[in-house]
Amino acid sequence: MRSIMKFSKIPTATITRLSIYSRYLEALSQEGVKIIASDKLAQKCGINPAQIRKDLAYFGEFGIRGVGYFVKELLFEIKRILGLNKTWKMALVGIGNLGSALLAHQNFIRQGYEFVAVFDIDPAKVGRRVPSGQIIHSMDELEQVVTDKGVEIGVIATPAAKAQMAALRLIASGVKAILNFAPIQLQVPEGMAVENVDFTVKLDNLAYNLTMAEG
Amino acid sequence: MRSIMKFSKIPTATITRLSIYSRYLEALSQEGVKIIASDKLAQKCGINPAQIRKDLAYFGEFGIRGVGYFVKELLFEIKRILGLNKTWKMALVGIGNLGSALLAHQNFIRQGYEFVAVFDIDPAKVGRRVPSGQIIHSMDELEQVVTDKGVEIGVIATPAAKAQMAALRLIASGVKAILNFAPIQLQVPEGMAVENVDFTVKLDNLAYNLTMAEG
DNA sequence: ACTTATTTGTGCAAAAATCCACAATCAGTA
DNA sequence: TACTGATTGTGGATTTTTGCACAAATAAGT
Repeated sequence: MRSIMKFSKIPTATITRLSIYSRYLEALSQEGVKIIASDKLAQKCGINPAQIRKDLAYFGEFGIRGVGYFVKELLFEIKRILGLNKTWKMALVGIGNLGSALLAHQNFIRQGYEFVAVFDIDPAKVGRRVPSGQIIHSMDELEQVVTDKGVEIGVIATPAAKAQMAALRLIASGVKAILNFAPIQLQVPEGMAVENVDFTVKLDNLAYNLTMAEG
Repeated sequence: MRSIMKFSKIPTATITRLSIYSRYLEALSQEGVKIIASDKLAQKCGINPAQIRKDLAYFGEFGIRGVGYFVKELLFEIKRILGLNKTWKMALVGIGNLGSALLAHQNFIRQGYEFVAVFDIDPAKVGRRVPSGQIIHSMDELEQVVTDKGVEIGVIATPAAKAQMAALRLIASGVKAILNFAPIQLQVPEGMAVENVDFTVKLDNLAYNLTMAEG
């Protein structure tokens, strides 16, 4: 009942904000803070407090009027909503500088994600073990390994020219979501979830802001 | 003020899309394509064609009815709008895995951005030269170097715990825009331009989508 | 039990963003 | 010159998102 009905109408922005809330709640939890009000959380996140309450209202009532939210409880609920009450299996394609950085960051990724397979096209890298322990597979093995290990999320850290092909092969192997670091708009079938992480676009935004501010 | 007034009404999403258009126009230009229609460009970018035309309409009339847009001309105009007709000076704080990856990517960053200074807190790294040539400065030198070199954009690639301090020191040294890779919402004075690059948030979005899709 | 001080949850209005539909315009051709 | 086919530029309707403002609810104090 809770699932299908209203959920397609929930803004992407809401989900993004939930993720940000969860990050702060995690910090608060570790600091030992028991209760937080939407005003306080809003200030920390740079968001309107009503927005926070409305975001949460899509999914239920988690607060106590006159008091606020129990930090641990709200964190648990948000994680449940986001689907972080399990560990998602990821595959990484492209072990260049960026890919290596991602693997190194792996320990810092909040609980909920795990690289279960890594791939590179460079024969010199294939067979070697990355610092986080995984053995680098050849691209030839992609379909096999991704299928066998039940990879759910594909992470593309290849050059732009190789990204589309990597995406198609991941999708053909059963991956349903892709995190794309290559500076290109992937062409994927309807219903595939794709998120782009693209700092050149962000830089352009900054350049525009600076230009406007001066001129 | 008049130009700010006029331009401040332009959606951030529009600027982001302009950046994406410019990327494709660049590719088209290199392929030798002379003319492109909004329909074609829209398809490539996964965007509504009317949206493209409206985005451009904020800044002028760049197309020819019945024909389309001259690729090189439109690219030039968009770059001018974004402020990419100059080279922006950037400073990088934090030369860990991610920072190193960014420096290595430097050659791939589209013309318009340059790291003129890099900093790290680790004494073992200070004084060493990164592969792209810059010498790693101590954090003690940050204010001095950033000011002297006229850095315009600060790039933060430190752990979350060090990011806020790095931001404040960059700002105090005259930086007007920050590209933040640390998973934290920076608290900055009014009017500062901050863009966050945060793949954990994107991952959470994917996890949510997958969870919803399954029910 | 009643009052007070809070803070949530939410109806609704305002603002923003998107997209449709078509008039306006242009190149090519007869 | 007039006609045809194509594509832009844009008014305005539609959809989406945001945020105000207040009723509803709660804890604590008297």
